[in-house]
Amino acid sequence: MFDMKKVFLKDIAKKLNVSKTAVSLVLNNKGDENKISQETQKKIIDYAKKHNYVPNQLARGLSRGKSETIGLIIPNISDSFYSKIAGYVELKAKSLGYTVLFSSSSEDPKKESELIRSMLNRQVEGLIIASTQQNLKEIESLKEDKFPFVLIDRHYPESETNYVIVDNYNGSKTVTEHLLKLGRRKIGFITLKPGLEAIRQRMLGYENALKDFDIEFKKELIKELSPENYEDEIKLAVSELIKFPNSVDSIVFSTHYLTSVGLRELKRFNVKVPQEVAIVSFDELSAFDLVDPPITSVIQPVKDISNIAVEILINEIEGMKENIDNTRILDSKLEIRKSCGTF
Amino acid sequence: MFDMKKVFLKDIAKKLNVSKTAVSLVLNNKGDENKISQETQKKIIDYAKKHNYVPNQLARGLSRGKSETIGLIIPNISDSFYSKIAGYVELKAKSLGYTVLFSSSSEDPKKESELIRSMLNRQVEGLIIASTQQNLKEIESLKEDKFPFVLIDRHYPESETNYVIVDNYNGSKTVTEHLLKLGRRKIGFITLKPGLEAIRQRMLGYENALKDFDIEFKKELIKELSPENYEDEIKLAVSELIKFPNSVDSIVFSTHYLTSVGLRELKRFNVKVPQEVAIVSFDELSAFDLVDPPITSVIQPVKDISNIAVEILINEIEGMKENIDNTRILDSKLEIRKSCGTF
DNA sequence: CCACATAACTAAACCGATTTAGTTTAACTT
DNA sequence: AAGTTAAACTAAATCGGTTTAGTTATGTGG
Repeated sequence: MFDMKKVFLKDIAKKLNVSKTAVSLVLNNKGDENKISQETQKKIIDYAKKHNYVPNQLARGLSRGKSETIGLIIPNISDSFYSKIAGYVELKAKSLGYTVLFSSSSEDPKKESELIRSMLNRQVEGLIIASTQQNLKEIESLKEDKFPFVLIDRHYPESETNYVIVDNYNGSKTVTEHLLKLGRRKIGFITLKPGLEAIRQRMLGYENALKDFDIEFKKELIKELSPENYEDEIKLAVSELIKFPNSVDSIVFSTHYLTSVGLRELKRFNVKVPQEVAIVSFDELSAFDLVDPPITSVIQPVKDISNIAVEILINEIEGMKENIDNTRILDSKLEIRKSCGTF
Repeated sequence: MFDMKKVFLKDIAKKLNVSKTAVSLVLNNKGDENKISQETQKKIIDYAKKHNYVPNQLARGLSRGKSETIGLIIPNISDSFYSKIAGYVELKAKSLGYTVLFSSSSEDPKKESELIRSMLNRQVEGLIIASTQQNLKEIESLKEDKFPFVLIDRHYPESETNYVIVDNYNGSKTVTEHLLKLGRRKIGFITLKPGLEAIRQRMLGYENALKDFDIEFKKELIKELSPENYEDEIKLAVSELIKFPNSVDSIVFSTHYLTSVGLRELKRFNVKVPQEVAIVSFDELSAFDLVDPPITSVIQPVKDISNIAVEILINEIEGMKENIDNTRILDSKLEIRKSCGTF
């Protein structure tokens, strides 16, 4: 049970007949270096413990200009990919003594820019951002101010910043090649409208895999959906791909939730997966191995992305103690399951 | 583009030759009631906008004793159920002018109690807690202090508090009855060790459904797994249930992630679902309709839980303007799919 | 025995807002 | 012309800590 009646520094000082300074120093482990006697230190520590003193973070933050808090801005906390990131970031940050403030931008650049402001205002000491990639100015502004931040998942290729991303190009190329090796030749690609560099890279990987196999790249086989309305648009996209003249024998989905709705559509059209149309997915959902059929996926190292991002960030916040490589492109892993037509 | 060079109240006051008071009042929309002339108000507002002034929330929070922030404590942000809750809570809170501070307790009561303290210390104005249910003292303490909070998903039946939960008993009873109506008679129940009231209610629903059908309740058909080690324990649990002398013809899983791993095990044993063993799940994962077979699930109204919790909380924070019913038990929805052996 | 160092403290400024309790000036009564 | 009132402001305290620049008392060396 803890005592909710708040005890303040002042109260401790008064009760023990010492100064606020002494109390503050001791409770911040600066007693020794400031030559506070062991006796006094013990007195203070004991009293604080007994009365369950915990400093007011607002006051501390205000006076220190610090907050021991980092901000995490992601497009959507309900997306399992980002919620996993959030979980790992929180864990790692906590282990290093930082609290995490999350917020979702809902893929809206304006909201994202507001969030950045709002977080700065709450005195976060650094930011991890999975950006909408339409806020270059804000990012540049952060850079100019030497404010610590790390981009994850999505970065601005035109700007030199810290980032931790996955090798989208090779992930996509590899999975497309896998389909090609299995004999598929008419490969569709369903993706979000490529505002995002990551998506662009995935498209490029797909295209170059085709090129390497001397297969003509056909624009009609690429379907770009808008993020706001993909659940509707997927219907048309899938139906166009499976019908003449396209009649694809396989589809690459550029992200997990497109795979879900896409597979749902294929089933509705009674398309046999993978016999008639093989499918593969970039990213996965936790049940993709149970789905009918289990879905071949390019899996991102979510935990590594999170841990490395936090490490880079806090290293920078705390003044570059170690010389960490601050731009990282991690490998993804191809998990082969039945949806691409093999065992 | 926004100006990162920070502008403070002081700066505005100095530049415009007015007092900090005037600036503060005007920017907080208290200019009129404090008879600041329209002229001066305009001057201040224009300057603030132009220089992109945003108040330091720490300072504001400190001086007001408020923070316009609420805390959300959940067991695990990576769990899709809770990440959805987090998403909706954030949305709703934002629409009412509040920021949300999340944190995960990892199902650890000690961590949870620390989080409560830490959040109070960050001056959150209220809490939404999906509790480990082993912190009754803290909860009572919050109550005593009249600190606003709402329990969600899990509540303390022995303590009178605000809460928003789902009718676990009836949800579970309904889904079990559904199996019984389809002719299943040996129904296994795989669950977490019932430290949680919600889980206990689900168990009770299962038991009473059996009773209503005059079926003997057998302890051997209930498998309780520990939260830390369920991925291993599920193997033994499933194998014991499907073998003689149990040989169940169906299994109720008390929560979504048990369903995932359970189904995986059943598949590994080459058990035909639903022909040999039908399964149903409490809660669902987003791909449960794509799984082989699609899984019959009791679906919780996540959005309602979140919205109502935020409403109750903020209503209380802002002084009980409306007289809202502050203990709510919501209905779940039975989504029938193929895993229970019907169409 | 005086100068100086050191140990053990503390007063007060400060962080950036909010807010209470005024003050000043002009206008209006009577 | 004195008294009252209202409009338009502001000085200073306050929130709860941190930190700088001291002070005081004791001990040591020459």
